[in-house]
Amino acid sequence: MPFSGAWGSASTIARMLASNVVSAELEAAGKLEGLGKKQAKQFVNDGVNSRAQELAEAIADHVRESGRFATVEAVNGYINISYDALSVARRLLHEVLRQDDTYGHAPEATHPGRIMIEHSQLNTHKAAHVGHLRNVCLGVAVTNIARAAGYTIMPTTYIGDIGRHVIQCLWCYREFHQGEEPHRKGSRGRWLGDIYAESSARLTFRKSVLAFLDRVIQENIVFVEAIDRMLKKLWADHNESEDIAYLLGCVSNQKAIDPAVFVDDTVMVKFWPIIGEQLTQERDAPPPEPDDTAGTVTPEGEDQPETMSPEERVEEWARLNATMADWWPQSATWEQEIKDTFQLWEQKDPEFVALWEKTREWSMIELREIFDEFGATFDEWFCESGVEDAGRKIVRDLLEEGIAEISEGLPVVKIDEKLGLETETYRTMPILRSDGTTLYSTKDLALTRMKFVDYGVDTAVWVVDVRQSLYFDQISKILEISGFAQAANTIHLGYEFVALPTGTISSRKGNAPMLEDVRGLMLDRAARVIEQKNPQMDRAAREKVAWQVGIGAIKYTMLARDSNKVIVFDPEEALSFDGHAAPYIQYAHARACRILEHAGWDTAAANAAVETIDLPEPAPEELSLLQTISDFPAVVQRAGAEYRPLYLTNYVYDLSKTFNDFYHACPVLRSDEPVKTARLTLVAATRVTLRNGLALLGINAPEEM
RNA sequence: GCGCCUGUAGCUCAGGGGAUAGAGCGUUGGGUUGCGGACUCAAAGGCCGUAGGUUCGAAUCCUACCAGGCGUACCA
Repeated sequence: MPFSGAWGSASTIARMLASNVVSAELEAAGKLEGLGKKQAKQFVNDGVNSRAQELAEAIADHVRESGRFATVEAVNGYINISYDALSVARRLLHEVLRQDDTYGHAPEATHPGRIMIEHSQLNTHKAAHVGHLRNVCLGVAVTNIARAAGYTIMPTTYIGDIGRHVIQCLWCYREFHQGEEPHRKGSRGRWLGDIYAESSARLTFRKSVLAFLDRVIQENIVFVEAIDRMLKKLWADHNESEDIAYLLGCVSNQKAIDPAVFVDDTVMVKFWPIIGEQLTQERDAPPPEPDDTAGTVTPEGEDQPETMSPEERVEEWARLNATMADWWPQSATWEQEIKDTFQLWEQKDPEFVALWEKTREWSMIELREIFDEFGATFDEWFCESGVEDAGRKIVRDLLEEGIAEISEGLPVVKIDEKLGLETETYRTMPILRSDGTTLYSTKDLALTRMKFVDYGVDTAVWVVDVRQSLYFDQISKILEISGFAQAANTIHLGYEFVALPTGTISSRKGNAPMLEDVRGLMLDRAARVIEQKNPQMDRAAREKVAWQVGIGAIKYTMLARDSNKVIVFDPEEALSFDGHAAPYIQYAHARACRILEHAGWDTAAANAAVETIDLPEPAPEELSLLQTISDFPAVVQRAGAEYRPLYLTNYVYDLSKTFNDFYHACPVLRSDEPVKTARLTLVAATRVTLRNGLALLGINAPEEM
């Protein structure tokens, strides 16, 4: 246990002893007899403080006599032992500088077993968003750290190259963009992402229209009355009066509209301009507030559901209006078309498979770019398309073994039943769709079995959104039931989602900040700041540093929060270059580099000097910096064992702060020998430790910025 | 219903059973012709969700409750 003001550690032994001694004495003296447990404790407690101090003093005297420590003091019942700073400092600095890039790393295979970490499960045919970014950052950091801590790590990824999103994208491509090429800007992978987004917009179009109408009808009485009148206009030139009557009924009774009831489906297209007219009118000439406040008192402080402003209503109406005439009539059959497209894949239609292969590669190029940029490397790339067949086989096996059964027309495993659990715990997992197409679970069962059988993995880690925790428990239990002991060693490293300040992320709704956008935003901002702070830096260096700082800031933001906490990704805050963030740490590193540069020191010079350093009277700031540097390997061990990069983000921040304290209090270049050399080696060791710490987080340490 | 997660300064969060619970942001007021001010010092600000329990000692471990979020058979 550390204590402030000196380099050493504190022992709580005197306190523990004191409580034993005091209670034994009191008992012997018979003072505890007849007292309640509570009172007895109170008695003991009263005696402990003073007694601990007495004991601490006695022990301290004894330890002091051994002469092995610089100082031994008894304070508040704790024994504070501080080391002989000079000899320990020499040893530490020597080790740090000698080990250089590997300081803090444990020897390979320090811990037994082979651990496979699967992360960064990106999708082809679809744009990645900030949630994926958290995954990549976490996966990379956990891999680096666990490896440095001496575990045998196999990083892998699992690409979603088939599944509903791919089918949707390709359906949209074939129907509406066949033969097109991307516009000037952007890669083909990104363009496919746009097509996927379009397919989602198309498929949810009816729902969006109805939800919007429903909302406006519920929220706005004036609107309802006006529409009621205006519908009569429509009556005149529409020949299906039943539809008009139906719409009229829905609106005036504030009921949801069901398009299945329409005789003529295009009535919605005709109805839409009328709505727009009314909404525009309301926006431009707001009706007076209804004077019924006496009747409906809104309780203060209670959260009202957010109502849309007139501007927002017109905006949303216009967004839907842009495609209304084109999409509404067609959209009724699109769901069926998706199902048909699914069948093309299932039947391995050659033309369709060829298209899939071609477009898949477009996306893969982009994925490799993302992985390169964020420092993700993999021993193996798994793909969903590669485990579908193995998935069907495992389903057959499970059925044969009686582990799975057909229920409600599809194969499922009733896990609780198989485990003999009375209370519902793992529930029932479907493992294949009733139409024979594969589910995510089909493929994950097969893949996880492959990890055990073909890769000899002892521990399988999934870095996946925390909402899938029941799902992974189910996968794990099913494999355990079918005889895989390793299934007990599967770890779901879940993390919470990344949200915008205004609401939840959902790529389907198109309001998610895309990985690409966040990246661009951060790089621009970093470039601007560097230009402002360091205008004399040459262009090439500036671009490189802007990249290091921008990406570093993203990574630090993603890692400096516990996995089970939601990150509210406020671009403004993430872009802040002050305080508890990557640039502060990178800056400390750059300053350390600059000091060494001024002194003309390189690694060799530091190594040569460390043998003979002398620190006659170490300052508290020096001691605390030494102590922090010496903590590094233990931090790596803890972060590795628990898969928690957070310990390291905290550590590098702490080290930077300690270093800032040090150089603020202790001049390096301006001090006299031998202090100057001693301090320079301290700076050199700080630089090494900071660089190594950042490297484990996947963050670059620029030498100037 | 059941299960998982969260609750600490105005806000965002650290906190490995131990000393007076710490940072950043924000607020207020200071510092340096300096090894680059992307720095630094200080002040103000806390029934650590509530109530019990374990312990010499609990923000930390256990139980119950309250509040919020998420999950809960053919989404991924």
